[in-house]
Amino acid sequence: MKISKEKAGQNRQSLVEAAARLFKEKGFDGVGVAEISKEAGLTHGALYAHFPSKDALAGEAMAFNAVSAFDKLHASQVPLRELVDGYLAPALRDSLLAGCPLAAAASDVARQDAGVSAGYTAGFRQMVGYMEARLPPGPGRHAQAVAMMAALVGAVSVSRSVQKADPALADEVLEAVRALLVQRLE
Amino acid sequence: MKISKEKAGQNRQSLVEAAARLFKEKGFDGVGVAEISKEAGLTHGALYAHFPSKDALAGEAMAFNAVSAFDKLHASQVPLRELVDGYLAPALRDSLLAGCPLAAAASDVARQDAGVSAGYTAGFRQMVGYMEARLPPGPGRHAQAVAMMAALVGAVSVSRSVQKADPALADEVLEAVRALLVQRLE
DNA sequence: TGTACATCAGTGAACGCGCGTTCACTGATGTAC
DNA sequence: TGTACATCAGTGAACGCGCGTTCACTGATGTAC
Repeated sequence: MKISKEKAGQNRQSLVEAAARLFKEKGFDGVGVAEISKEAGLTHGALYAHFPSKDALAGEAMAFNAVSAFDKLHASQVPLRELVDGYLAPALRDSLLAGCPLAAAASDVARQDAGVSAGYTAGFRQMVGYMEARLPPGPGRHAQAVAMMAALVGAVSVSRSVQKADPALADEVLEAVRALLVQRLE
Repeated sequence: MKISKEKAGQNRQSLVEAAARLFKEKGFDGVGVAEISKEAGLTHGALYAHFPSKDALAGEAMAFNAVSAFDKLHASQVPLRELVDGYLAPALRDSLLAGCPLAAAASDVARQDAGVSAGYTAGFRQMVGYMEARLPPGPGRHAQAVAMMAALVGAVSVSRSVQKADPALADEVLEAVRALLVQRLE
C-alpha cells in the first residue's frame, strides 16, 4: 500500500532516529537493518526505499546524533566550566545512549564510510565552536577549544574502556581530565 | 595428527598474535574466527582447542596488544616530551596497525567482555606509570599522567574520526592536543 | 631400548542463525482528463 | 466533481554468504610397561 508523502517523510525520519539510537548503543556492526527497521515500525524492505545501503543510513544517523546532541546543549546555554563538569559526570559516562555521540562512536568511525566521518566532523566542529565562543579571546583560542574537546572525548572513551575491569580508575580518569581542563578556565 | 607440546604452544601464541593484529586493524566485530585461524596457519577448529570462545581470545589479544606496544616503548626509553610528539605524529594516526592499541580499540572495548577491559586497563596503567615516572615530582603527578594519557588517546581517536571528511582538521586536532600537553612539560 | 596404547592438538564437514540486499507484488495516493 | 490510471512506499519471501560453535575423526606424540 502506498503511503502519503507526509507519512513517508515521517517514516524516513523514524529510520534515521532508530538507527542513530541503536548505533550509539551497540556500534555500527552491532545492529542489523532488521532491528533498525523494526524499531522504526517498518520492514527492512522499506529501509531500502529511502536509503541505498546501511552505510548511507549510518552517515545520516551519525549526523543526526551529532547535531541533535549539540542542539540540546545549545538550548541550555551553560557556561564552559559547567559544560566540562557535566560532560565528565560519571552518569553520562555510564549511559551510551544519553552520553556524547562523539565519544560513543570514537574508534568506530575511522573504519566506516566517509559519510559517517562527515557527520562526526560536523558534530565536532559545532562543539568546538560552542566552546571557543566561551573561552577568553586570544590567538590560541580555537586550538584550545579543539584540544579541550578531544581531551573530553578521550576521557569518556578511556573511562568506559577501563570501567568493567577497574571502576575506581574509570572515575579517576574523568576527574584527572576535569582537573586538567578546568585549570585553564580560571 | 597430534602435535608436540612445544608446537602447540607456538600455535596458541600465533592465534593470539593474529587476533591482536586483526582486531586492531578491523575491530572486534570486523574479523571472524576463520580469518584469525587462517592468518595463524590453522583451521578454526584448532582455535577452540585453545580458547573457549572468540571473546576469550579477544581478551588475550587485547592484553597482548597493550603489553607489547608498551614493551616497544619501554625499550626505547624516550623522554616524555618526545613521547608526546611521537604519539601524536600524523604517521601513527594513519596506521591502525602501528599506532597505539588503546586508541585503536577506544570505543570498542566498552561493548566487549570484562576480559577485554582487563587487557585494556593493564595497558593503560603501564602507560600511565611510564609517564608518571618522567614527570616532575609533586602531589598531582599521577593524576596528571592519567589526564595526559586520556588526552592522547582522545586526540588520535578524534583525528582518525574526522580525517576522511576533513584531513586538515585531523592534523589540527593532533597539534592542538600536543600544544596543550607540551605546555605543561616546560 | 622396544612395544603397545592412551592422549589430545588439529582437521574439516556440518549446525543453526542472522547478515545486507534484491525483487515481485500490493494497494492507497496523487494526478490527468 | 467523478473516474481511470500511473506512481511508488512499503511488504515479505528469497538470495547467497559468513558468522560462532560443535563434533566425529585422525594420527603423531608422549607414556607405561
